[in-house]
Amino acid sequence: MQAQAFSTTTAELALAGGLSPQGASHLMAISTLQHKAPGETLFAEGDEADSVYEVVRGMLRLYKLLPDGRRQITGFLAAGHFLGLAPEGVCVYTAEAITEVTLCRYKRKAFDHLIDEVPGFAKRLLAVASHELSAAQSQMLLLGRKAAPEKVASFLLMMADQQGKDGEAMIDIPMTRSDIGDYLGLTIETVSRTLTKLRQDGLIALPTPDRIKIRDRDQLEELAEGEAEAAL
Amino acid sequence: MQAQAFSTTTAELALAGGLSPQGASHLMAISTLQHKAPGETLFAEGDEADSVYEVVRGMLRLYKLLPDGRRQITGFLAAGHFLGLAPEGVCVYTAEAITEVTLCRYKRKAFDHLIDEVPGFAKRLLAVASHELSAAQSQMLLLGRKAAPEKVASFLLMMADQQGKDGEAMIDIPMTRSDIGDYLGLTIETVSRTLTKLRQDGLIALPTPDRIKIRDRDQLEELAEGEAEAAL
DNA sequence: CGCAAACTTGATGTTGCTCAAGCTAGGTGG
DNA sequence: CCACCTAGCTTGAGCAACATCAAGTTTGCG
Repeated sequence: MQAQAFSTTTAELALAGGLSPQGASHLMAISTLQHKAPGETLFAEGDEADSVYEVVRGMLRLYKLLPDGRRQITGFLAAGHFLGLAPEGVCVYTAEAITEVTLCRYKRKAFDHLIDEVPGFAKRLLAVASHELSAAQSQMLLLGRKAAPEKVASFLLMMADQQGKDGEAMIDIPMTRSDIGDYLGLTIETVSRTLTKLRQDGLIALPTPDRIKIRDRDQLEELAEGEAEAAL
Repeated sequence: MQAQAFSTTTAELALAGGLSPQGASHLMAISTLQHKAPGETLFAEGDEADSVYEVVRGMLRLYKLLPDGRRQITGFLAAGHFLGLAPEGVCVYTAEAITEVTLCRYKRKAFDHLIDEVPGFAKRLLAVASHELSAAQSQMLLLGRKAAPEKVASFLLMMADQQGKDGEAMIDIPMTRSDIGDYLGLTIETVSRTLTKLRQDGLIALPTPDRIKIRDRDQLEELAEGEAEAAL
């Protein structure tokens, strides 16, 4: 059962998908599965970057800190995402488990070798990196120019997308209000108040703090794009 | 926010540097030089991404807009940087010339072909993309968690780095206060007031609006990293 | 010389932060 | 089984940082 679980998981790795059978098997050869409990650190900002990871199950937070403790979460990573492609051999952010997390770990050196050996592999990674860059730019727009309700609405829609929900759907929120605040450049109080307001206005429902139901996706989308007329 | 400029000695183009002579010549074969006057648009958000560019001379601004006109500048690009590696064939930001700009343009299709053909090319692009991603994450920290004086100090140091100035140096500021504000998530008035305050405190001098002299780099660095005790 | 664009400065306003309670739910031990 | 404890969440009151609105100033250019 364990062996079966292993092979199934590995075959589902996004990284392996789209590669030749040989390429995929090379990749598997240098991979090991890892597990982290909530709150555990994968690596910290400034650590030597000796591994590349892919999230198999669960959710991570990536963040940077200022010396006085102010934190900016740069992303929440769900299954299928990579991390550790550090430019200069040094991690530029900290990675921590939010939920129970399963990871596929590749040794950096072997991984680098594969980039040269396996046709199409570098191109694939380039596409992934470009996509992340684009997401980072959208996040800059959010952080620099959106108001609190627009930020929260954007976050909720992002979570819905990530979970493949597209109508009026129930979303799981595995992270705390503190995580959400540090992702959106807000305080926990502002996040909480804004969610309350969205509930009062009928855009969402909040059965529990970690489950949110989207009740009016159209209005939420308008709000997220800054097209809402007033109020809030 | 970008990788520091590559030196563009023999081959003139950063992209060609580090490649085999054959690779470099292939690259040259598909490139054309372009020129833009200040304020001209290279491409706009939503355009089809049919070209990849490298900045040869001058400075560009990249930005995203909200429907109501709010603008977030995601980066200022100086010589040696690329743009146009769009993930889905659609530009995700607008690119405009700030100064007179000279560019090297590569047709997308030919460029993609080279990625497969020239050894080490994809890896090189991957390194560039990783570096930009890292810069984007630093900018998120700035936008989400730094106060106005910290943002402005960070910007000044970034400009100094970009121009290779490392002591107390005179910096050229080719962009307007409006550009700076839209890059830092501030208004022009706040940028102006903050610069005035930095001048009053002796950290900088402002001989003209577009030239700034760094007078106390240490304090500026402390400020940029949020380590300054108080005041401002 | 006059105009326009960019910048600076001042007065006032608002958003979101800080500080301060209370509330809720899940986990633990009696 | 229940009472307690704690971490996380919500709510309220007051405040500060930055935005907005409104003049003025400077500079480059026709």
